[in-house]
Amino acid sequence: RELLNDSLIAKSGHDLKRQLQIANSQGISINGDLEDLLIAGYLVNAGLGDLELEDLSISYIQKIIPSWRNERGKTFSVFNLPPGLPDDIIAKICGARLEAVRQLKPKLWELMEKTGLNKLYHDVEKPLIRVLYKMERQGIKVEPETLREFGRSLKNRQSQLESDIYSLVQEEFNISSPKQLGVILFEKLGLKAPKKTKTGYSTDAEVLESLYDAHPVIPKILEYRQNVKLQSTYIDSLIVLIHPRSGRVHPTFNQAVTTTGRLSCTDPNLQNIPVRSEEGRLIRCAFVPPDSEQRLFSVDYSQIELRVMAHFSQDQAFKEAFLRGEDIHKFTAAAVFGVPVSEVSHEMRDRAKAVNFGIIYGISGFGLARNIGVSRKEADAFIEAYFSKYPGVKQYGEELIARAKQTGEARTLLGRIRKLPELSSRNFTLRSFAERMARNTPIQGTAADIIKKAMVSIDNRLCNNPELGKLLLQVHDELIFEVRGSEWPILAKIVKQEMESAVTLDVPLVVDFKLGTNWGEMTPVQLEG
DNA sequence: CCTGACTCC
DNA sequence: CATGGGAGTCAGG
Repeated sequence: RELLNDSLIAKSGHDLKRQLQIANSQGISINGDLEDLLIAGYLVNAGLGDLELEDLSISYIQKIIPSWRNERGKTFSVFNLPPGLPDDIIAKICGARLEAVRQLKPKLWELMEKTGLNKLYHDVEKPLIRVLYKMERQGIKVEPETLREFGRSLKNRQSQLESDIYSLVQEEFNISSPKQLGVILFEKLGLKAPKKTKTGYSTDAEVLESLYDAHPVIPKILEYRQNVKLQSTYIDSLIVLIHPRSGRVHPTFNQAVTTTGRLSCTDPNLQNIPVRSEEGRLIRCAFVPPDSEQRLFSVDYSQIELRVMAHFSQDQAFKEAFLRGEDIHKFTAAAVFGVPVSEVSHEMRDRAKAVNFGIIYGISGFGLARNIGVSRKEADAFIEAYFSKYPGVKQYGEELIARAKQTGEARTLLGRIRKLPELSSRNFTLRSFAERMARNTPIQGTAADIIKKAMVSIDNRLCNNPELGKLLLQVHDELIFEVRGSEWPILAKIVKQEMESAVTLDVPLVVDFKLGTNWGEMTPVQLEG
């Protein structure tokens, strides 16, 4: 315990955030530098897939760590070994793991050094481990009764929809089975199947929306599906995850999953709680601050990915739009459609927005056409007009791919690496995927770098003064805090300062604030002056 | 255990 | 020739 507490002694291990949680549950705090092989392995090769100690050991020191397996050959996690396992076996497994840590550490640190990842590790990922640990331990309060009540109304609607659907198709079947639904729609009712999957007819939302008016059962099926999803994922499962003592859900933020450097979130995934649909948004209303004095406070980066693209591409027009504080989608629409900004219609803006996002993802005319519901030819024309207005963006995309082909990897602003060996594949599809990743990863990944760096700085500002507010969640371009309602402007100033100056780009970084008594009803707020 | 469906940025 | 990036969870099969 003394050693673990000693802040002058660095701690090496694998998945140290987990170790912090386990130690904390035993009333032990672990201080000192964290040298985490999981994070190092992730930075060295994020695309590797499994980064368990066993996997790193095979890849980097060519050693197999002994493990205990069940009858079917499945390995037990060391954190969940079967009860009654003899001590000498446990000792053998743990000893081998410790030895693997000892040998892996210099290997991985050397690889980080060689590939220029040291700074990213030390300045961002390492301090972020403790930030995420605190967020997980803090959790966010959820009102189970709000969820249950919404669940009851969903259940009623559900039975209504079921009987409507059965009577419309004159048959009872499992609406949740895409296989059975396909047979009903495309054989019994004789609707024309617009596309197929590997295993049969596709019945996804895109297909059903294209058939919206073709039969009165279609809208009911769409609503049924939305209902089932809300009920199973966002009501039933969420209630189970409320901790009985804290009244909160305590998600796990995974720092070593995504290929681009983003975080991911599980148990529950609070990065995909519904927000777009009115019904779905009701789920958010169950997420609340701990008492009536406090509020939830959200701060999100405005258009961070497009700003990153403006910076990297150095496109004059694109940069100017942000420097002048324009609405970027409106500005793009005006440029592409050749009208003044004041005459841009909603539809023009929506289409320009789709092109802006499409560009980030490595768009094709085909994909854009499908997305905004125009012909392939029209979509091609949009893209051409876009590139003629933003020639720097076009050139940047081409340069990115050329550069990535030379090095076999894509890099972000802070030097995060994604290996892309498929860039030299002779298979067109594989190569095209890699090319889109080469375009997208520097943008998505740089945005991830920026918010991670901001989280670390914010934590530094708040840690000596926890009454200012508590960071609860990160949703890719957004941070959510608990704050004493009357004091949100103090928190806002700190968070704004740290988020907007996390890095310096050639265009400004801008954040927006929202405040509310629950996560579903947040109102935009601004600092005075 | 995989697939296809839905949810998010 | 196939066709926008990154995730997680669920039910069905």
